[in-house]
Amino acid sequence: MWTLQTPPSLQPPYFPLNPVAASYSYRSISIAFRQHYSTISTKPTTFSHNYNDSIQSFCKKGQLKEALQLLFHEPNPTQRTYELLILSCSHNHSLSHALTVHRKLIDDGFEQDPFLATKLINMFSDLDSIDRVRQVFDKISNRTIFLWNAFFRALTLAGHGLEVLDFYRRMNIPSDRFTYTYVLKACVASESLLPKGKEIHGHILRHGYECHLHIMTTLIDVYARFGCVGNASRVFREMPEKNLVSWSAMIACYAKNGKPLEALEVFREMMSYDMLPNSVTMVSVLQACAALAALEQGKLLHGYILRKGLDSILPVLSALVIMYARCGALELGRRVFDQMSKRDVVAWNSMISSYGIHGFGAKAIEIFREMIRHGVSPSPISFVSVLGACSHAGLVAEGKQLFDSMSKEHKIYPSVEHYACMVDLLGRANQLEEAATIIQDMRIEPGPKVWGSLLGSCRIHCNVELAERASRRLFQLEPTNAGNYVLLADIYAEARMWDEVKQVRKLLEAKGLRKVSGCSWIEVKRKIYALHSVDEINMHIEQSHAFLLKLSTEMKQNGYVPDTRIVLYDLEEEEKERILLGHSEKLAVAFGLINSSKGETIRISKNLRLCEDCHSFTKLISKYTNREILVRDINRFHHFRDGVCSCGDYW
DNA sequence: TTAGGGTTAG
Repeated sequence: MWTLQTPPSLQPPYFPLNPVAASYSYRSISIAFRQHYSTISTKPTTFSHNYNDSIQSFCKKGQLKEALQLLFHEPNPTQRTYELLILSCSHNHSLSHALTVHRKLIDDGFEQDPFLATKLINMFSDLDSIDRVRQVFDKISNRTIFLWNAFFRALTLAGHGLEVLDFYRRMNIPSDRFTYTYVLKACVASESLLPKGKEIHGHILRHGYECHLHIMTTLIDVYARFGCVGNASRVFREMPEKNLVSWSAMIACYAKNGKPLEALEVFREMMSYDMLPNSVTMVSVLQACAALAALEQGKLLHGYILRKGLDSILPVLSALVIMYARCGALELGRRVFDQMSKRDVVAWNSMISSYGIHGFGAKAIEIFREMIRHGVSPSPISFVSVLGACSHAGLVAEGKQLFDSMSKEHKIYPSVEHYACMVDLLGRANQLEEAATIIQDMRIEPGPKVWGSLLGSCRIHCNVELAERASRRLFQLEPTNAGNYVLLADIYAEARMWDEVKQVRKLLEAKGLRKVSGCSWIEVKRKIYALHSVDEINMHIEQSHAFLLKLSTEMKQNGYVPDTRIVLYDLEEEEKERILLGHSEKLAVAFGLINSSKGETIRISKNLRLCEDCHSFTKLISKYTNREILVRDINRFHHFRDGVCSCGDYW
């Protein structure tokens, strides 16, 4: 045992915690300690005082400042003491304290300790200080697998996935099962890394980890993020073992990649194995219901959420708000929102965007302002939501004012998404030149979203010249996005420029691209049906098609004039009309009318934007059949009642 | 010592 005497010149509390000021002082203190202890006897005595225990105890109680003060009175801090100090710095989220601990740890000769270096890497990663993570890693000569894994985790979290892959290639010790989860996640850093992800998938199989649940779940997630639903599904199906997390990952994969029906199918399958969903599963399943406008399914899920007590979990509640709003039951979504005991920015954003897609721009702005009054700071997504709401409602002046306030009042600097909203807002309102000027004056590189918004507006207002300008840029930026070519062809077709339409179609074919086919979903008696524009096999479609032909004839007698301008082929009028009648949303309307009782509201969801002909057709149908018809397209809601649409023909 | 799935927009 040591006899410990506090040096007389260093009575606590003394230690400055400012890292810059501290760097000199601590070194002096260290020297003072060494000099002091060189003079005292090493002979054990009966009296002892262990500061290590006290420091550790302070750390465990979260009293970091007190722990640090004692640290400078302890001549031999142990590895455990430093471990707890490092953890405590992470919990306190204090970079200045972290730097103090790091310096003292070096002074005490622990710089080469791989265990503490691993902890330091985790700490600096938690404190978003990636440069210090690199510093710690560089210093260590004996790099353990723990150290490598912590380093990979930190780099991936900081968005430096490419660097992870580079280090992974140069790693001089064997990977373990943890390494693969980090390295796989690193591949998500860039779209171009899919081949790398597949290569690592190969390494995993070669090392016999094909049955490892954590790694396989990460693989499902990584393939999902690349949009490779087939690969994700194969990994999932070929696994001998599944648990709630892997089932949930597969459901989320489908829900996120435009396959909501498949998401519900996997959910049903999961339930058939008596695997009970948790809040994470529920969020994905609610998203799938929202995508399908499957209100009855959604209500069943809400019942389950209440029974299982999942109704205090914020993400679940936000997902419920969105689900109801996207199923056309905005008021039910509002009720969930009103009953929330606390609301984070995501909950507020959910309500803002819900009003937005229903065309209630002023209401969306009101909720946005209420959020600020409640002391919740808007996020970048709040602005995307509220600007989008302005756009749908044609609130140009309000949108401009909000866009202005972003940087001035909220210190949020516009990203491409915000510029895309502004271009959309102005473009829809036929202020195309001003929209083009916004792009010209942008301080950041206008990405495909911005040019896409301009092209979309050119489509609404049939501006060929500007459309050609926007599409030239878009074809460079997104050479494989078929939607852009189709939009330009639409514009040419409307302008009766058939040679140009042919050229664009040839370009599309030469690139081997295919137009995304239209698909509408409708729920009938809690069962969801998908109707595709080109589906000729499905019996439901045939029945609906026959009914549609009959309806169309009757509608023509009541003033319906098919809008054949949007057909991309130079055909006879009759042929064009036939093509128009094959649109998935018309088939879904007919299917809904056949399979529901009088007075029942028809709810349809569509994967693309509603076309002009379907819009005017559905308006007339709602009057002719005296039905309310809700159609949600990729952008917003259309509430058809008595021959009028809630969008006011502005979409 | 370390790891897997979920919220809002476009």
